[in-house]
Amino acid sequence: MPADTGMEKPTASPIAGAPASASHTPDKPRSASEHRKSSKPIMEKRRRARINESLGQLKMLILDALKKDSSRHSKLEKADILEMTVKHLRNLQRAQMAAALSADPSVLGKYRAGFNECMNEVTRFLSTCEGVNADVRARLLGHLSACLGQIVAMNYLPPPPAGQPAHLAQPLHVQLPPTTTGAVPVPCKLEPTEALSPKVYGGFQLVPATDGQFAFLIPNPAFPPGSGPVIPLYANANVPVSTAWRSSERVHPPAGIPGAGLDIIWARVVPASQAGSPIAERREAVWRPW
DNA sequence: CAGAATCACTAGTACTCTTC
DNA sequence: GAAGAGTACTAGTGATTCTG
Repeated sequence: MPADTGMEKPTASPIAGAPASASHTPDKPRSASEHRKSSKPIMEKRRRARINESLGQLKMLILDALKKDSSRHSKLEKADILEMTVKHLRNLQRAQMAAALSADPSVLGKYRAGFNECMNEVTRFLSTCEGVNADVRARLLGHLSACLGQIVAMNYLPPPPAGQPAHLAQPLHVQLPPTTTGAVPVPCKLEPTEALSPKVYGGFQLVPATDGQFAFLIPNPAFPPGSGPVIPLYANANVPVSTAWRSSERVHPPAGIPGAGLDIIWARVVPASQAGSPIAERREAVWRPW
């Protein structure tokens, strides 16, 4: 679509601009239904104009937000505009989540509460579900239960978008919350200069990405001690993975659940003293909505 | 429940690309 | 370059959904 035409082409249809009212005789009083009938095309026309006007504004906003030259995207279609907007908003949501976590550690408590609620729902659903393998059910519930009992600790500093290095100047302090395992909160600090490489803090390993996203590792007792704690992590596909990491894999949400899928990285937690050694023993694709 | 708002479909134009 | 296919868009309108 030639977007620079203002999205509104002049009378493409032969009947455009000649609404039903044109055939109406003005001297004859119109009934309500007639009036409605005659104004319908006009109302619809205005409605479409509103849609196009907003789409035009959206196009300018999204191109500006993405720092793209609008003159080089004159061919942008409506579907493209909507797709780019969806993508951009998803990125903003991720950034907001990152900011919320760094500003308010209690968010992790809320995360756990949400996790607990989801787990309860899964339990309830599985109890009513026939045809689900008992072993799979037990493993799933056991895994979720084990996850819930863990310290969900994370500390990260998402790198800024290109050309926006400002907030990188501030070191990030994250106080880990008390947990059911009685672990002592561990204050962590990540300097901006450290943000682009995997780090190990208090037993948790952090991998920031260059695009503002991140992945992290949490110890998980659901697996035998001998095999080392392994848990799923999520990250964007272009997260730079160090040599100590096993490659990620893409999984997609189940039918009926919105989402574009996630890349899950399976890896073993590396103690600070062993950071950099080969890890990652086991991978298992599990889709999660968070 | 009537009227308004929105959706979904059809028919038409404009434009691009490919083929001959 | 002409013809045709494909795509993107618009307008009009009946059908459907929402709302006061």
